Amino acid sequence: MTETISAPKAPHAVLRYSGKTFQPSAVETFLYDWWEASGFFTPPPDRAGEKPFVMMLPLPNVTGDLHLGHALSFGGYEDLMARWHRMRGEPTLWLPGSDHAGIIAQIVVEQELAKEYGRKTSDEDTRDGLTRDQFLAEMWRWMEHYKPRIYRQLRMLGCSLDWTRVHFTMDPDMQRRVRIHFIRLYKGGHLYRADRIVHWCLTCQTTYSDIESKHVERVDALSYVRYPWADPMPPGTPDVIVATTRPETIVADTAVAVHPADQRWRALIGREVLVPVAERRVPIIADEAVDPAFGTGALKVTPGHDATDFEIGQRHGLAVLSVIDTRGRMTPAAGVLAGLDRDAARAAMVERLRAAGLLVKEEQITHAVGVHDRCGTIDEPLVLKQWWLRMAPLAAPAIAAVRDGRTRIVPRKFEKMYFQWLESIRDWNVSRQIWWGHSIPVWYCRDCDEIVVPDEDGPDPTECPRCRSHDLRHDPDVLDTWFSSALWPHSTLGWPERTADLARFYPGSVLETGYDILFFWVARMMMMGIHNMGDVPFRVVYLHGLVRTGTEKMSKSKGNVVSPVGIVEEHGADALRFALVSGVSAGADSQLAEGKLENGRHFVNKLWNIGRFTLARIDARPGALRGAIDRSPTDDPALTDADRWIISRTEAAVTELTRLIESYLFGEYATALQQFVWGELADFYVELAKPARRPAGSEDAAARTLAYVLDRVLRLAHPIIPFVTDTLALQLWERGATADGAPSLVVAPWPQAGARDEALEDRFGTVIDVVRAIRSRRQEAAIQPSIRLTVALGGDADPLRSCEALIGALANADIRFGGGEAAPTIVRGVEIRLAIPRDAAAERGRLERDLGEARALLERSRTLLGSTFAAKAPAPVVEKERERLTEREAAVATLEAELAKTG
RNA sequence: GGGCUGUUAGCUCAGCCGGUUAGAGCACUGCGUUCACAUCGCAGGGGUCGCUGGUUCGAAUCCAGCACAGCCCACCA
Repeated sequence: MTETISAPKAPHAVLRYSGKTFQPSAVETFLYDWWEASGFFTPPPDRAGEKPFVMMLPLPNVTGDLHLGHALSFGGYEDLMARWHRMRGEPTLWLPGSDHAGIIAQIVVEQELAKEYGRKTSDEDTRDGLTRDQFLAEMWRWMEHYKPRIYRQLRMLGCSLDWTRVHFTMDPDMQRRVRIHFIRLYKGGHLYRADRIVHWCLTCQTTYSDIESKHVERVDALSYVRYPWADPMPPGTPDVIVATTRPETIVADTAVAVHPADQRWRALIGREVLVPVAERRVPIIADEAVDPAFGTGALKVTPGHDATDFEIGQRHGLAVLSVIDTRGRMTPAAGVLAGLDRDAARAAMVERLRAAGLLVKEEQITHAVGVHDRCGTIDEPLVLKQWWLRMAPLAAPAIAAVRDGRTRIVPRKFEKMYFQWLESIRDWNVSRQIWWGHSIPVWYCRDCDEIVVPDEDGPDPTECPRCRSHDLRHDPDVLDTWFSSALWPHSTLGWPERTADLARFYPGSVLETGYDILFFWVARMMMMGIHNMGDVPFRVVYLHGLVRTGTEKMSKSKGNVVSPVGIVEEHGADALRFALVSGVSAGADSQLAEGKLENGRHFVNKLWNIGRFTLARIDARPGALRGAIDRSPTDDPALTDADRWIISRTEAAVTELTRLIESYLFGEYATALQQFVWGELADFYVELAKPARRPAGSEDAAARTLAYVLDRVLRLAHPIIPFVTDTLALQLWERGATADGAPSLVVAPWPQAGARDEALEDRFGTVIDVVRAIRSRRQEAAIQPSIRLTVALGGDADPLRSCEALIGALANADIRFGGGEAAPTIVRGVEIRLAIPRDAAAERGRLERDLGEARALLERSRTLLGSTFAAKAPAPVVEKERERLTEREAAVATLEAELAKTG
């Protein structure tokens, strides 16, 4: 991104903010508005040879505020990727939007209406006492209220979305695209209308799809009912006894099924029994679906009110009787039960069976019943005329695309789920009997029943093409929400028009979302994308785990949904983002514990203060920053070892953090970032950059090093901690130019690793260990940190000869080389002796302890090297162990000699 | 019924291809307010890596079995 970006002026609030504690609220809003207004989030104009990074926001439902799962997805992984790729110089499009959320939104609004006006009746023409138009007006009111709220919350999280391309699934142009999609599918023979068994929700008064059906355990009465033989049978013929939890559906039975291999029934297949109460003759049929181990091995077959039975019925050409209507009442076809409500009918039926002597017994069983995932109402399987999408032909290419790697699923374990689901996919019921959603572009002729579908981009039809009637009825149903969201990756880019955006940004790069909507959304986007565009919608699917509070999954119905808004206000978006992402492995569920959030806040604050310190050092040395501050100052002869060390460590961090993000190891990226920034930069280098701890005349070098390292660190941290990093970067760059001249971190280049000095890093590692040992000894001896010690270093201390000032500064000690009176502590072969008054007893105790440990380690090395290890292990591993052995031998020898002296 | 995942410090979790004395954050103990930060610093305590076998010179890591916990899919009346 070396080309000129017109550099818009950063807001003053950001440039001048300097509180001791980073107060996100003081700058976040300004910063975000400025980023957006400056066009940073909009991909720059097309350039030849570019490889854009494209991601679609997993459109949140407009049903209320965002929750923590959204925060993890949007403010965590997705913004992290978007910002990182943007910094890598890839034109980045992250497209925002929201979903009208069909039934879920309708349920929410209906509840709201009931709260406001009381529960009103619903029938064909009114819903909650409102006409269709009035009701839809209420829906739109809700949408217009919550949509901006959701968009504001996305901004609060710092999401670098291109707001110039925002879409809503019910926008007029999106409605048009969905309509065209439907018409094309219909004309291509993918859609059909048929009477088939569906999941019906008595509460929501609509059908729903297989994946919206969940199972819950329930205890119900299981009735054993005898079906008398229709004709006289030889003595010894067994009674036909079936077990059912739904006796009221007996009147709709059209067969009794047994397993074909069941010896008990084999000879009786084809004979007939009488359906109790209905007194209808039905045959005994054989079907594999029957479990011979259940009850007597005979199953009542009710194709009209049970999914399995419907399929059995299809296989055997059985009649379908419907005895329950969409309100749960028995229809006239139910005969004596007609007019009764479902539950009353069940009781009445049991009584009649008992009276007729056909009720053999009743018992309680625990079994799984299907419920509507959205409202928990028990499924009422009904046979209704619905629109269906043939899935198998669409699924095949979607399976192939993942198999041959055109789309990769990360982590891999989810591929199996994806295949398993698509390979056993069933046709999708796409019509819904609700009002809120995309209208189905189909009309029916009242005179000749013709199905009239308009031309692709044509007007609503007014005349039946077959009988010329003008009496057309528009299909009152709407489409399943997921029917429209399946188009998201291409419909938002202008499809079916061949727009520039579509050509440039399809297929997308990554689709990031929770594994819980792999089937609902991801698989369907794959199918529709391939079908409409001839290519996959994205190259990588990254699936994250669920955010739990406590051990439970967050869900509206449990009322344990946590809003990120309060957290952002309390801790800041940076802290929340960091807390959500850090230490979580790919695809694993996580918990957002309070402690983690605090760690995030503390870390952000630490970063802020490293920045403040750096800025203060720069301001204290006017003219220190010669040349670009984002260029390594290693050619400066005034650099100390400490300066060179942190620069080298920074280069190492660049390599490592880049690798982690590239590998989608975001949790480890966050953790590694914290380790470096806090554990190395803050805890060691910042201490060594303080004037009191530096050789005279090296303050400029410290300022330059700090500036360079801070610049790198801010870039490295920006993808996950955008606000505090840019606030600091803007202030830093005010004090010294960068080579790339970026106006903001948002569009600043991601760092390239410079040369490392590994020998120095190694030596510094020893320094750190020695310093820690000195501090530990000091603590043991109860010597105040403010008291300056004298420490003698012996043994393998030669490499440390140039580091005495460094060690002295960190340990508050004067360092000498050579032996000494006191007993040593040995670290990495270096003997450390504190010059303090001897306490023979204490020293002896410590020596014995150290010697014990040293001997154990030595023993371990000896055993290892004495075994076949030496012959079989790779040479470098063996070599390493030999070195360790030598070091341990020396340590034991030294400690033994010292112990003898104290003796 | 089929498939998948987890079991590591008091808590929440990292630990990719097997190789030092198994890590982090929080919590805990002791010490410390000299001007980046008390949303701080320093030093510490704490784990036979669920169990049992196997492969290997070497297993938290690979394999098998088992025990718990959880998830997904499925037509159990």
